[in-house]
Amino acid sequence: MKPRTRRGGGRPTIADVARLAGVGAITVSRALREPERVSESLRKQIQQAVEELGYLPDPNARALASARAEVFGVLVPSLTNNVFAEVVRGIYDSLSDSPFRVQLANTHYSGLEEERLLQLFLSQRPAALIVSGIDQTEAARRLLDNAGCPVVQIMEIGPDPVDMMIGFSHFEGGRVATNHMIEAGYRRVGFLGARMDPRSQRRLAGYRAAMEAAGLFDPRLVTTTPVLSSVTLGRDLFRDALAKMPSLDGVFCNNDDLALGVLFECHRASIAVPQTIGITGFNDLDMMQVAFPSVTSIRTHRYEIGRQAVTMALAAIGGERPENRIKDLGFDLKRRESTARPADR
Amino acid sequence: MKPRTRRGGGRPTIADVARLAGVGAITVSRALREPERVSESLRKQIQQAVEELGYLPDPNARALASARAEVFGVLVPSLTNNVFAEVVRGIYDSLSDSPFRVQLANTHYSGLEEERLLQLFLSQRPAALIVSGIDQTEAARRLLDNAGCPVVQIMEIGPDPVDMMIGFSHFEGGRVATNHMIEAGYRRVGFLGARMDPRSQRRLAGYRAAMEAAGLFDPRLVTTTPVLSSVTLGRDLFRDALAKMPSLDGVFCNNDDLALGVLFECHRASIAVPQTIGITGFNDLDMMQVAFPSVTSIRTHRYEIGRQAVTMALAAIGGERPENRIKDLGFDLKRRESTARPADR
DNA sequence: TTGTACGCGTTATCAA
DNA sequence: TTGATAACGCGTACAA
Repeated sequence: MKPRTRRGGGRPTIADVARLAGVGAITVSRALREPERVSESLRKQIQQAVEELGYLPDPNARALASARAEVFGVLVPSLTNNVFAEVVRGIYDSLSDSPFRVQLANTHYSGLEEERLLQLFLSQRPAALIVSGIDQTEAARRLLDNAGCPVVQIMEIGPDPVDMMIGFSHFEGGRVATNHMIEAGYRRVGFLGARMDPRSQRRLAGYRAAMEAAGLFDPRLVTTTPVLSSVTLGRDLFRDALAKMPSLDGVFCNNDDLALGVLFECHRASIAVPQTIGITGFNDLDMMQVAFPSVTSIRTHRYEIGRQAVTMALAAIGGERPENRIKDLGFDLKRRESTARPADR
Repeated sequence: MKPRTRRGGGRPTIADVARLAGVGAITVSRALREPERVSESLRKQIQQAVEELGYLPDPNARALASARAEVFGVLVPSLTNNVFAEVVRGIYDSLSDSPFRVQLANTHYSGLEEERLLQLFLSQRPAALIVSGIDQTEAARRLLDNAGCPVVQIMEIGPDPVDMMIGFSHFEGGRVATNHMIEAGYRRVGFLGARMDPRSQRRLAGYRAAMEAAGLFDPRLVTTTPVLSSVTLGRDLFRDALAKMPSLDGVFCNNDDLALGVLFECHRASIAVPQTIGITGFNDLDMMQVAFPSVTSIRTHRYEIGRQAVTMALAAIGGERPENRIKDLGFDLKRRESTARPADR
């Protein structure tokens, strides 16, 4: 019972290359992965044979034989949220010239989905794992602890990393944004929050800390919803907040989408910004500096987070174990017209 | 020379399941892939053994043995552009309950990158391929023709599909948007375009056709740039257009980002919208209907395009060959305040 | 309906 | 530095 046709469809294999180059298959394999361990002359012959045949290694066979896939597993809570879209772009860009592929999945802000996907990913023995946030479920945490590969938690930092972390403090972001509004002269500053995932909660905590420190906190100033964030929602939340507390003189928005909704509603209702209402957003989307009036926001470095998460993982794969497993990329407060309240008011 | 340790790290394999269930390995394999071809009793035993061991099939071994990976290759020109982010989300959502994984890559609007990535993808023998647009390079086109799997071209439709297509006519979109402005009473309607990829070019062609049909076309009305689109750029292009042609009374923007930039600039410069300048965008982002004034736009069904692209590919994988290989999902003109010019002007 | 033998393309191991 | 051999875990082909 001899093999009839090659099942693979006739693509050149490593054996073909080896034959053409007049060497053993394993030498071809080595020449491709660890060129320095193969003599110069053979390396050249092999290189030529590879090009002549247009040989491409089969990633599946490679993964099977080495029990390790050249894959980065990436878990994010949303694909359309611009913040995560940019993180993902950073990851892809950093990996495009490496042999590693990206395996991306959307957890839809669900810990259980994250767990399920993690299990799925792990079945491929990824080279590294990048997960969002620090609030994994217990089961997910266990999976990560035993992943057997570098793990990077992104977007946030906290005291107890699985392995490595890169991000910034959302609590501090909320505190700084709120303090800025207080310093700018606003007193009845509301908090507008959508979806209220863990990072939103921490921004809210930062807001509350700042307000309490100034003796200005009032629970009626806080308006939140579990609904997904959108510009439309920003408008609605703002209306609710205003109805609840007509003396509101500013809002710190959980993110820029909401802030934009507030801005548009102010235009529509002829509410003067920043005179009557001050607005601060979060993330600093491109458009915030072009808006009229331009909108104060907290600039976060999400593309860079994606890039450096990859850098850290790559280093760990290479055997380096950095002293500093937690990287705080911080954020920048961008002061703009929407909180530039005239002093003489 | 007996096998010492399992290289794989001790995960249960199909053989372990077979042993525990007291059947042959191939029966386990079948029970998992074609349950109807295995007797009820064995199926139950196997199912139990699978759960007891926590067995998960190794996708790499599976791909190697079957010469076909359970992977959808997806090529998009941008990850952060909201339009493609939603397409991608639709694809992921539709595939999340299937055995198929997604292999996503970013072509950065480059035909050459697309070619390179296509080659990379093909080396994995994907189950299907989803590519953006219809303007592949010749080499890419050849690769697609010989892909040996269903291919879906998305976002656009055209006369000569590789295999299947789903999208809409960008030319018609441009034409309808422009006609609407003409009918609303605008005469010196400018075109603002960024990046000018093939789809943007076709929208421009649609704009031109509409303007020429009305005897209103003037090349000086067209302002474009190869630069990536952004809200900031919308403002800048608008300023340029106005400087070039102060009598401008409307703009059709290649996309909503630009339209928003125009809107903000009008606020800043105290230009009345829609009285002095009318604005129409493209894609109809959520925020367009909340903006003040709300902005007329062409609503495109990108999430649905992602979903249905998967549906079509899945059907083809299942052996169905639909009569209709080209699916036009169309678009909707959303008339809003930004083009509601008072009749008595 | 179920099982046996073998091959998929590559890498790990060990010897030369 | 190079090579022979044996896995890696699964599916295909064919026989029972």
